[in-house]
Amino acid sequence: MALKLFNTLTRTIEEFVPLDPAGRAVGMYCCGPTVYDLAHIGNFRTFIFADLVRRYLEFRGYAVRHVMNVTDVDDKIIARVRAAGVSLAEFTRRHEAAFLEDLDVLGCRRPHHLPRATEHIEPMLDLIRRLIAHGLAYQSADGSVYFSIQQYIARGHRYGQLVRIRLEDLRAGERIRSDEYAKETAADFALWKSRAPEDGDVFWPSPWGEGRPGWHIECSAMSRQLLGETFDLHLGGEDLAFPHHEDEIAQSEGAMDPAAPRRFVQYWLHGAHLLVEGQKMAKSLGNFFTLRDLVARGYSGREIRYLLLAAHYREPFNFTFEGLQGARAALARIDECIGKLRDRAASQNAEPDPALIDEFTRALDGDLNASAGWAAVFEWIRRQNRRLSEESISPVEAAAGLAAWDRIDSVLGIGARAAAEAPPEIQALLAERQAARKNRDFTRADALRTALKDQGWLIEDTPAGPKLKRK
RNA sequence: GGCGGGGUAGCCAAGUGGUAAGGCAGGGCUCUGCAAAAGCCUUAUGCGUCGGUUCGAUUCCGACCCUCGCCUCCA
Repeated sequence: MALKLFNTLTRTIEEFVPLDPAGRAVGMYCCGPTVYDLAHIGNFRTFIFADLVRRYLEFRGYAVRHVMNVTDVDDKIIARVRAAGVSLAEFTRRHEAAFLEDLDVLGCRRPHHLPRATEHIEPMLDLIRRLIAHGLAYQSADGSVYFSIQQYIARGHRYGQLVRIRLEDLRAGERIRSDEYAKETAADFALWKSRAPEDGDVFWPSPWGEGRPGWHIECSAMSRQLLGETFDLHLGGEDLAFPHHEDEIAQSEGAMDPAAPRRFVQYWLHGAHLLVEGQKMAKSLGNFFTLRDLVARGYSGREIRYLLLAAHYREPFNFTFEGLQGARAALARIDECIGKLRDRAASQNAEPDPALIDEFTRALDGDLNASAGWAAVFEWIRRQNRRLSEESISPVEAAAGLAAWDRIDSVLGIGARAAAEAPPEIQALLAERQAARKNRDFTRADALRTALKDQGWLIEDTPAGPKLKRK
């Protein structure tokens, strides 16, 4: 069995083979946030997808080096900084911190490296120098430096590897921006933007005058620095495939030694977008949600994570509040079963039961089919429940099941909530109710049940006696 | 206009040239003093429409309808 992934570069599902001759180390880059505002749940679908890829590779035994850039300089940021009257660093650090907190809430493992664009100006300048030396970039009259797609193609490179496009088909000129006047060809893109008055104090010196980097260059420069000239995996949302990722390829492959060309990235993975109630998320439609909006409505990070992980990453997914409710119920079912297994296993330890792990692995090996993975989980839950209710499961078997679940959950990352321990006064009320029931004083027993409920504790009368559960 | 995804039960969502995973909701049952909770069982002759290929298609091909996205900052 081997992991297979859909590679946007070839539009086929390919077996994943890392560049590392030892077959162990994996370099993975995911385009991160532009830190000008809170990220929304659509953004987080992509980052949870990246987390799934990383966790699954680790589950499969690979040593992953996970890099996610933080774009902390761009047009929107500069506009916000000016409006807020704070420094660029102050503004972007605040939003970066909020983003990382949100990642934590969603149970995402933090990337090993979170390089900031503003701290990698020098590697970017270096890359631009190389491109100019290779004749692939030019400085325009206004001082900005552009990448020349014509020259790139003339030197035998292919532009349009990720998206089948013909340059003539691009709707050039539909929206002409002031800083694009100086380009030779509409599809050329900025590597270095010359300083403009509205940039305020956001600029850096360069061999081509003061200015700031273009957007695409940061990913090429930082991935090169942290992962090398060529690496295994590059992920992002599907909207980034063109032009952003295409331009990254152009810059990175164009900067390589022409005598020793290599493929910049081996596997490109793109996550599909999130719809909300069947529509694109837009502030004007009132269906625009940040993670914090959902948390404020009482939903937990793991519920949101579960929901966003429920569908296959390459399919558009429809986010609904009904779906979130469903996530809550589904997770409760998992928690319930895991809790019972824990009770049964007591302090036993055992090797993981391979049945669940095998089924789950088969599912995820197929281009990360998380839906099929969940199906394996729930079928296993049903089997466990059946045996628990028959009381035909031994402590060792329960422990083996738990060990298997822990392995699976290292990928899913939802944990399993431990049942809360009730305080003594609550336990006392429960004992009182039991006494009343024994005396067949059901009026009193029911009153105590209601009292407990009002204090947030539900009673579950099981054949083994009553249990308390936090509401 | 160019390019690329989707349309599967009340809702969400996998999947396959051989007769439809899973979750939620619904229904039945077990347990219970009654409930609740929990658990078990159950729920699409059908996979946008119309043609075609085939012994057989939801799965392949063609046309059409609807829908989403990219081509411009965008997860």
